[in-house]
Amino acid sequence: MNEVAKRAGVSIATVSRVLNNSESVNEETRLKILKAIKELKYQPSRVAKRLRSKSGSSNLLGVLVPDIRNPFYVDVLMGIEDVAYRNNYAIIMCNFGQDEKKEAMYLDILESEAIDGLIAAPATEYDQRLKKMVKNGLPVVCVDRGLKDSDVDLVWVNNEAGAYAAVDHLIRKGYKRIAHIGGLPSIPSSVLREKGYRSALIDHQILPDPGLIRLGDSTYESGVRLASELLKSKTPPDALFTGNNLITLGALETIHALKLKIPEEIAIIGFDDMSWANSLNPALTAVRQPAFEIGKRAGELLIQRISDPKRPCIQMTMNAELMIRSSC
Amino acid sequence: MNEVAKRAGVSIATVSRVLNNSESVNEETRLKILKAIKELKYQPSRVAKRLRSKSGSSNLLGVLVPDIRNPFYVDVLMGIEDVAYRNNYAIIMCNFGQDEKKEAMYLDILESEAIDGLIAAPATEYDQRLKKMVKNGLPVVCVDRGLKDSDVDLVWVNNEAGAYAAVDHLIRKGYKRIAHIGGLPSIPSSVLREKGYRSALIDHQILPDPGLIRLGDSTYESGVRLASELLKSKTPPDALFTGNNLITLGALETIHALKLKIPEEIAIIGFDDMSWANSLNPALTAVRQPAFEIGKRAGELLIQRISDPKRPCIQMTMNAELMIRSSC
DNA sequence: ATGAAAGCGCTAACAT
DNA sequence: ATGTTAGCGCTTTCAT
Repeated sequence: MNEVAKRAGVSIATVSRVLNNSESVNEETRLKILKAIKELKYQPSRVAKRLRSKSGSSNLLGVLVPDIRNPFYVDVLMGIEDVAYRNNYAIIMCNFGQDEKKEAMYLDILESEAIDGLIAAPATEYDQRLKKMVKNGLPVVCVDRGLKDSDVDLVWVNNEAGAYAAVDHLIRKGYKRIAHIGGLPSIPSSVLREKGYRSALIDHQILPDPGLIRLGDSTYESGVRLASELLKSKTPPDALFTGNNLITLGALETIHALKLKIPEEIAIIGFDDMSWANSLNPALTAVRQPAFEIGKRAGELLIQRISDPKRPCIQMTMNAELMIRSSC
Repeated sequence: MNEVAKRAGVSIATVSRVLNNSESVNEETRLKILKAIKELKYQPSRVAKRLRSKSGSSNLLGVLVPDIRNPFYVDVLMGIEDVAYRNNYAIIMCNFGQDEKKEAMYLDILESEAIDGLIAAPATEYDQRLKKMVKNGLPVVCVDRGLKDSDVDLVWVNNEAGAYAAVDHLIRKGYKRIAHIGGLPSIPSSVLREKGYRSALIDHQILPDPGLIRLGDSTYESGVRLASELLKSKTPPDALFTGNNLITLGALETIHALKLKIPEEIAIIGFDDMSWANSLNPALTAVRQPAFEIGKRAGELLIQRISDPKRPCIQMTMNAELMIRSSC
């Protein structure tokens, strides 16, 4: 920057001004400076800028997700990245593997990096560390999972309605013994989805059978294991409603290993669609969250909030759509 | 930091010293400072540190990947993240979607962020922008794809041998008309995999049939489309060797849409395994790249290189293992 | 319209 | 063993 100033015969202050195309700068000197910048291939240091101007212009965002292996989150990430890139924001990726300790450490790092804002799917609704950061003024928008009693935007889907639609569909198709493999109860969406499952049953005068409900830890392995328990029992279900992407895939592994026919011997609907649902055999019926859109909206909300920190909080609930294909 | 110094009754220099646990600091004052840090919940600014000490200790890494939707890259990313996290490095994620312009802009950002090092799967082997950064002294390790005439470490698999093994297996199983759906010829691994495919055919006295080789753009859609062209032709193949994860999934969609039986009517082996290969029906036979391991090794090499910039370059070629399951 | 200078939070000589 | 101080590259008053 010094060199640019020298070459253009001005002070660094003026260079800074044209860089932030702010205030009044003589068109002539502006051109001179621009030329010098080109010639020297000068690139401003985002680090120095960040250090200087405490907030709102450091062009750095944090993204905190529980499991990047879950295709849902990679699509959300893609949505975020799309708007971040367009707005010249870089992204620090924090994958905490649903480990609260790791999450806390990442939050420390993010704070220490002086990010402008954060998009997070927190481990729980009661995340103290995160709530404190919000209170301290960090712009945060949550995706997929909210943050109780905190001033944050939230973009998610109607989990309960989505689950309800899936189970309702199963019932109307004539399935009687519909099992549910859920995720960690500490994750809000797990609870909501189970609730939708129960409501649908009850609305059809079916008493939820505790033996048909298994809660795991939201992983692929839990899907494999719990589906196996369910399907090998004396009174196995005739349909499965699985609580997320990874669980669905795990359950599918078990179903195929047991050589069960879908949907004749066992129907299955998963929460979370996958872009390659048609590559499964049979094509998977699933509750689709508009993941890319969720990420995109979250990104937009965050950028808004950064420039206007006191705008009231918004909760965007998107529709979870049942994509009926062949697995039920 | 100022406050910590005040509270502990020392100068900020001493605080800095215990923070970097360097040099000789009186144990007594050390304890005092540590106590003050605890009490004030002081967290050092990584930004200021980065600004100050030009290189090697900013604790920031860049990761540049072509397509985060490809499960292979997310596993690589997990491997990188694993070692980065352990070493207190944050990661700036750059997903360039095989778009060279976007890649160049991300490289600009990374440079401007003063990263300590970069792990990249560059768009092409001839990436000028990246080569310049290497020349300028940025520690870089490449994954999956190399960088011609440049001083970088490289971690990848033996693509040609992996492809060869897959096609060889197909031939031994008795398949006669083995088609190949490849990826972008500008990507080195695409070329290498096609080469392996051809070698295997030739070694078995089969003349590669140009009509059975289709090159796309490495996407899911290309898999759908090219598989459709191949399978609907007058003289369709009896086996498919697909060039990457996404292509495989796309081809699978077409196969199922056409209600072709695997492997009786059409066998398929994909390059790139997936953690849920068993969830496909039938379970997919695939050439497995140890993706997590690749990421981990790359991360380790990068950290080494950061602390010792002149250590000679290493090329780590891992084995691509044929995972025989039921699709051929 | 432009320049001078202070300072963001830290590290690394150099002094003591 | 510890303190003083000069920057790192930028933004932003305050002068001019």
